[in-house]
Amino acid sequence: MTSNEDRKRAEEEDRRGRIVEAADRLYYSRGFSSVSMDELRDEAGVSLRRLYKLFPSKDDIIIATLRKRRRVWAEGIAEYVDAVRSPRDKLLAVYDFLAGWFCEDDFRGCGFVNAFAELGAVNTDVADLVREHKAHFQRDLARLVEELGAEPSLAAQLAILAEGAQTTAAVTGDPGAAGHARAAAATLIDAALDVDARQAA
Amino acid sequence: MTSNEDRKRAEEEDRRGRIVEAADRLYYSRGFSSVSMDELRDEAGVSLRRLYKLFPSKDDIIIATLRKRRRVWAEGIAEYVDAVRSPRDKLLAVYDFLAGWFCEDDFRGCGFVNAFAELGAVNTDVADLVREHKAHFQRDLARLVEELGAEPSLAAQLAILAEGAQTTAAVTGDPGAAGHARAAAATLIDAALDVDARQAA
DNA sequence: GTAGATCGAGAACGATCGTTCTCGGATCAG
DNA sequence: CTGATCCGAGAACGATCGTTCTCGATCTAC
Repeated sequence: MTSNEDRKRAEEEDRRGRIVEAADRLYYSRGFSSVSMDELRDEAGVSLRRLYKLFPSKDDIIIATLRKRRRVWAEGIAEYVDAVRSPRDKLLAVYDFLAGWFCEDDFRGCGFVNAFAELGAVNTDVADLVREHKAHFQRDLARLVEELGAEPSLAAQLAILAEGAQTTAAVTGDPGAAGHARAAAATLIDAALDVDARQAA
Repeated sequence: MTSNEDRKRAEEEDRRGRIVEAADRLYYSRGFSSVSMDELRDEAGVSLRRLYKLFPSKDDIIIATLRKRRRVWAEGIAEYVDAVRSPRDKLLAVYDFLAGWFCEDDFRGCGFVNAFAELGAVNTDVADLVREHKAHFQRDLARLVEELGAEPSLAAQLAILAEGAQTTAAVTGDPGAAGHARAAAATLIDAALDVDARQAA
């Protein structure tokens, strides 16, 4: 009996996952308000009834897609950052991750920034989630910058580069923005270390 | 008779301007799809009938607001860039302009990026206009970088900084992003000039 | 002054949206 | 097998949207 309930729970979780994936595909590629629930139902291959049983409202699905996207971002970044040793390489790995992402054919900028632009002013939950995500990213950079032994403002500069690369790549369609951001980051890192060394002397 | 027609033409242009200003206020602060034509009518203080006589559709108003915003951006940038002499100062003036903008209480990021995020995938005219605007900005930077005598890739890096500063300031609400971007820009400019000087030697 | 154009206010229209409800069939427990 | 429960397909609902139309008032030209 319990195993039966477990199976149901797993099935439900599986379907939730498929719905969120379908929703993210549609929302990310076309925006939130231009995708109807009917369209999401078709893409996810579930009935409207089940859709609303698993997610009480469209806003809940939107939040779920952003949460999923947050996990995917964290894993993607970690894959690149954990692959190298030095704090400097780890910081630069961020832009290597971006370079790979920008080359995907469905790339359309930062999903969080897009969500913030479209819904941030009218949906507090979305705005908060986006703010949290960006703050988390900046904290990650700040930690690496601290390990590197550079001033904290370097982290803010590197975050701005990553942010600008995403927007630039999205609008111009040129994945090369990642390379430019990486080169700029390397210059800034080295300059920050030079300054620190000079101040120590 | 002709003067009468001129007066009418001027009145019409005046009203078009007020409508675009009202629309830009609403669209920029809350997004495009969440502002109805009824709301715009109230904000602009005109009748729905006149609204549709002056602009055949909501999409036309959206495009008009973006065109207006493009002019305002160009004038704002020029005000800062033209005030200083050297190419280096002119490049840095861009971030001073951003710093002032970020401090306005209604600042909510780059209106073009927001438009691209919300409508770019479903409205070709919007996407094209945003792309054009960003390309124009990058050309302006490239011209200054050339005057400076640095490699062209510096312009791409500076554009990414400006882009990232806007997004970061919008999401975090911290106007300090402009200062960080400016400091990074100064470092990148000086590094580029050092490299060029070293290569020339 | 008056016919005709023009206008504002807002009702009306048709489409679309998010959400709920209906109903006939499948599923499951006992 | 049987009664109850759950489900999918899609109709239905109420709200909202972009857009057009109505109608009575106002203005204009002569």
